[in-house]
Amino acid sequence: RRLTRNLLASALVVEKQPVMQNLPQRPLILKTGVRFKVTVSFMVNLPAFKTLIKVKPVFDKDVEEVKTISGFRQFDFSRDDAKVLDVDLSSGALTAAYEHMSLKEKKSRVKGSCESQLTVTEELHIIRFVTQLQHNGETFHIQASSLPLVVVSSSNQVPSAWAAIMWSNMASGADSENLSLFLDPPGLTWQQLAPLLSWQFLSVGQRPLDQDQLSMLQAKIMGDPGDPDGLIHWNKFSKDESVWIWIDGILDLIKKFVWELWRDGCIMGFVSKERTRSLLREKPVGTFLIRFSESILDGAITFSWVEQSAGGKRIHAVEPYTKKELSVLSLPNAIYNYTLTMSGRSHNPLVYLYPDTPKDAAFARYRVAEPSPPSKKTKDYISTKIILVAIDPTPPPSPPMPAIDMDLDGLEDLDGLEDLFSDLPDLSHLPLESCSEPGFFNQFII
Amino acid sequence: RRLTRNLLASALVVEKQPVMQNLPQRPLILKTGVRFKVTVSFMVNLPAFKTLIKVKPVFDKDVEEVKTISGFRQFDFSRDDAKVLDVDLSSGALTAAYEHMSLKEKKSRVKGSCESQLTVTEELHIIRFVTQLQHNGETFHIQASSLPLVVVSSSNQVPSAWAAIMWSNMASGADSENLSLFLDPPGLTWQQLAPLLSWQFLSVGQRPLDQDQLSMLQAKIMGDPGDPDGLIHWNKFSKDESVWIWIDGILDLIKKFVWELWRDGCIMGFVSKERTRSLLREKPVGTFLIRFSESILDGAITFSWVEQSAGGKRIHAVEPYTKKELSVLSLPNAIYNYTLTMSGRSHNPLVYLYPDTPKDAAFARYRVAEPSPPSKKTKDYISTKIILVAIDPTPPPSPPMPAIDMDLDGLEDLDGLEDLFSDLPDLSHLPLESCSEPGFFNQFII
DNA sequence: ACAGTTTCCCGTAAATGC
DNA sequence: TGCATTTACGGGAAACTG
Repeated sequence: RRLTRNLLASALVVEKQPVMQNLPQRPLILKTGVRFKVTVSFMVNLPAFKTLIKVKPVFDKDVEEVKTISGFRQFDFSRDDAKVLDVDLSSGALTAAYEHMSLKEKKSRVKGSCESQLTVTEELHIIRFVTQLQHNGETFHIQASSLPLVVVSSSNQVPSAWAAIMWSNMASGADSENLSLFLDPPGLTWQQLAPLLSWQFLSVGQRPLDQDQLSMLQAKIMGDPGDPDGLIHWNKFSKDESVWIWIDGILDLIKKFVWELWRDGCIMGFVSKERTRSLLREKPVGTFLIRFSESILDGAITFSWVEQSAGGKRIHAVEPYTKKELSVLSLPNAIYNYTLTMSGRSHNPLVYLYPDTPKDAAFARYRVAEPSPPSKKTKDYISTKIILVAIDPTPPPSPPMPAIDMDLDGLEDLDGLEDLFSDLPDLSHLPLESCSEPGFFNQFII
Repeated sequence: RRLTRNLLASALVVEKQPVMQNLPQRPLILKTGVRFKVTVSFMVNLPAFKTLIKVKPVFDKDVEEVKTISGFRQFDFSRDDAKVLDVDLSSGALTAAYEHMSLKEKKSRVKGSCESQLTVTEELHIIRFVTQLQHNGETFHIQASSLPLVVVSSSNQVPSAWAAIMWSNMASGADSENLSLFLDPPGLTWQQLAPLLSWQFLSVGQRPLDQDQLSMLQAKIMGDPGDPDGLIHWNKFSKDESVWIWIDGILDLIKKFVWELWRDGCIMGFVSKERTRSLLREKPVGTFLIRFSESILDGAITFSWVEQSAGGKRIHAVEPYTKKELSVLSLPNAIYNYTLTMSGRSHNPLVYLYPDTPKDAAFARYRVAEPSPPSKKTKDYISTKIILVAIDPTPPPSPPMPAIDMDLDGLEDLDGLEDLFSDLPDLSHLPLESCSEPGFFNQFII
């Protein structure tokens, strides 16, 4: 009897199955109006219950944050809500699959009352799945809960939401369910945060952060390394200096454009400009390293190299490549094709990847996957490649001259054509203002 | 009395006001689930009616195509439908503004019955606005109808829909309302079609097609100019050879990337390869012209030029620029920066725009608007520009060598890190398959 | 299997609310 | 007014459906 009770009490388990996208999406973040899936499993397989158990999802069940100080937004399920599924047998376990879950905000409560102090991505919510069943004359109320989750309405909120999820997981104990965590957000030590950050890069690019990269981030997030026991505050991480947003942009850049290079360790990435200088200064001319831009929030990547100049070695860096540029120009090819023109002579200044790997040893293997393959239909056309070249201060081949009015043919035809079309109200691709003239719609009388 | 009757009978006029987008959208095409606006005006301003007239929109009212052979899809208004607006006074005229019209397909009828022979973009529909009013003891039924319109569900159907709208407008008489037009689509003469095509370019690029361009299109659409009185068939225009889809891609390219050049006549555009050769062969070395790719359906643009070679003049052409490339590289800058390397010497082969305009006279004025401005933050970085260069058959500076396995630092940390995170079910950016493991959601028991 | 069609959803921009 | 948040919808791709 006691055993059965324990078994039943711990029987219901929730498993979230977010809809698989081929585009990236992150777990534990739900977007209003976007489908997600949840599977609930009943872990104790007692034949007597097989067709009797009904499980119902409830959003923010028994969550006092909704009504009290916090004033959280409220949501309802818009599809699988009222429809309580029967539990059915699948692979030996009793499971209920909610295939079409979707959230919609309840606009019911009067706005302005009980204003939330939190941003929407700091609101932690929870979904509980409840059921009850009779056994041996006793009624058992069983419920399973999700981990805290964040509800967003637009994908521009996802990075902030992800920061909150990370913080919440790190700051809470294993089973804690403090949905008001961000009313008084706890600080984290660097020892807590560092592995969390490293894990992101391992996930995205199959390679964690090394000690040098972590040190650079530590200095950036905590200020100079003087204060190793200090706490990192939520506001600093997520708001004031947008550190996380910057990191997230880089994660996205890695995932979309350079994950192979990251995986193989070709990208030093997190190196300060000062450190870049001091590292490269000791190296031969032509040595270069790849680092992430610290000023472009959306994620950008650049390379710095040692150049021989009149006054000795100098360190140069190329203007960072943004995601837009990377979408038409792979980084390996950018490195291979980069051309610097100085005093009339063009050359590629990138020879050794820091510390001393010959460029080909590091990058030759990636040159297959070219965004615009050099030979798609080389039949009649001269094939081309997109390259990024340093802007040359020397005057262009044909120096600028005052613009001359050309003798344009055909313009005088314009009037005649307009007459031709005077009886066609609007067939144009014009912006739509032009469609608001009367006569655009026909009239028809009975 | 008779006069009043006539006045009333012709009083109701419909005016469509599609929602203004800054992105292109075309009139007379409605997309399910996307808002559009319609204004209905009562042209006779009799004070007695001011507050009495109610107007109701009806989709496909009295359209027999819906139920008979054609088997058209059926739609309903999902927002301003049942809500009949009062007519109110605005700027002297009585108007009713339907601000939130939106279409939804009626899935009611059993699928498979009365299968349509037409594609969805060949179905012509109509919206009527109906009202009735009493005057002098008579009841007047008044209605106003839209022009035929096409309903699509996805923007990938818009080009086809636009072709149908054009065809319908050209083939139908002024007031004809033949919604089954495409059950037996009439052919068009080139004299009908040519001004229609020209008008598209006037609308998008403020410049119509000239006679040379039209001749090229005529040859392409009708086969060689031998058959001037033949008809162009709908299937040929819209399906078999995708002529319209090709033209539409070019219109889109002009609108987004080169409308100024088109407006000013710098783009010859529609010239066959053969004609390009014969035109350029008579011109000095360095003469070039700009034409649209005939093989890339989505719209692409290229230039051809006269080059001096061993055996005399030769005509070369660059691999066409697609919209993707134009989004990071303006055509004027592409022309200015194009670099051809032959036998070790680099030069820009583009000197005179056909027939004999010096490059600067034609293009210098456009060089201001650079997609990636050369000097955004030139502080510490070497500014760059994106250019397209001919692929040089001469060997690259550092010849390919077998890849060498690098000595990658830090990889051995991986195991330790994974242990660190063994109690974090999933905090990763990994694709979502990884989230379906049990334990992703917590369990919580009462 | 496949093509025509619709749905889904990200990312950007606009609209809205506060 | 500015900022936070939501809505709108183009565009590309998946899912549907016969």
